[in-house]
Amino acid sequence: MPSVPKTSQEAVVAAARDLIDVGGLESLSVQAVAQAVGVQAPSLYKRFADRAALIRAVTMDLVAEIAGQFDAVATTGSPVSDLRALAHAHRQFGQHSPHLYQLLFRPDPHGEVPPDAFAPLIAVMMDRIETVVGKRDALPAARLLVSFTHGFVSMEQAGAFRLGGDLDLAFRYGLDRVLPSVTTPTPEKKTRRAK
Amino acid sequence: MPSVPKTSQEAVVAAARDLIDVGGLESLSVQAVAQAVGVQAPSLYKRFADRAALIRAVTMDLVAEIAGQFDAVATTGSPVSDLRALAHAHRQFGQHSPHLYQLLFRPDPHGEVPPDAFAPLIAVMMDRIETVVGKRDALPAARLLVSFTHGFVSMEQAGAFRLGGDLDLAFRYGLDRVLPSVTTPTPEKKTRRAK
DNA sequence: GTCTATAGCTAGATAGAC
DNA sequence: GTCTATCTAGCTATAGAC
Repeated sequence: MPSVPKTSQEAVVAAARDLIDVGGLESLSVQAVAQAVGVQAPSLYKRFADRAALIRAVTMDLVAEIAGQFDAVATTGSPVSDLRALAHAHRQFGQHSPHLYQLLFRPDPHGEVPPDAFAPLIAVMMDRIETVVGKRDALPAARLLVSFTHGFVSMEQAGAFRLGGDLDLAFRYGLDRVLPSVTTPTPEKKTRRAK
Repeated sequence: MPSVPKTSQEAVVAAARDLIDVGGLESLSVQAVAQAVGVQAPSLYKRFADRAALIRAVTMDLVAEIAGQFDAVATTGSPVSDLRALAHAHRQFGQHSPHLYQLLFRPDPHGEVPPDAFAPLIAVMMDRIETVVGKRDALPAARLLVSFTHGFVSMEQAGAFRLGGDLDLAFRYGLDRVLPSVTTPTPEKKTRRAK
């Protein structure tokens, strides 16, 4: 009976994740994963239906890990500095693992990843921001903060900041302006008309 | 002499751009471009050194066009509303042509696109923002505004706004907070210490 | 500048033996 | 669950005739 397992689900996912980490999603091939875990490519189809299933598994593994890290980071005592800490952790993740970062923010036209896969990550953010701005404005406020942070990280990765200068400073400059504007309740002109 | 041109540089670039527009960068193959212009693949190597050169040509074509559009849009009379108009044009471009948008913001690890290829686009932005915030804070201010806008567009494309709600509203909410904070000179606590 | 022919590579996925 | 063998398909790029 030569059907002794030479690898495991976890090892396959870890190998797939490493491949993406190093070379990006396009370097994730079933063959490369098989080689990494010491198995022939067709064997992997007994564990994962296809390449998309592999990507799905890596994504969910990653979300769980990042959500845990972010939750731990956002415990400074002050809700506002929790948000600042979240933004910095977000950027550090993007700097440290650009390809894994891109995996999480990639368009998913075929709906390969289940809709609630990101729920743990979203929960961390929404929890903190609701204690700061209240439930009413939480959604747009979170979207402002995360859009800025993701946009900055994405442009940093793309090399889109082409005029030089200090990027750490620019990131703090942005946060120093976004955080207060998010913290402050909705200004009069939007809800009450003409003061 | 059967060496009568069956296509042209411009037609090839246009075909390549259309392919990217429809199917993203990964669907740009030399073969597909050749087929689109009614020629065999090897013929294209007389006009473009390789696939990267094709991408380069599309990128520069696109930058020139977008820079022109943005410059025309940002002529409202008021510099601040010029910035608002730029942000909305930016988002509309992302919504209308997600794949071309991604071409411009994609990481370019091999430096396939020359460093100054984006200069026209950057110039439009920096021109407007300098008249609003002055030369001193122009760089970080522009980075805040563009990071927010790009981040929002990127997340919108990725389907990363997973909690529903009105995205048009969220975008305006963000702009309504980013623009004033960018317009206002540097707050005291950063430059002068302790008021 | 076009073509045919081809080299050389990589990929995803399936069939069927053990 | 593993393997070998195979199918199908795509791709970049070059050589050399016309």
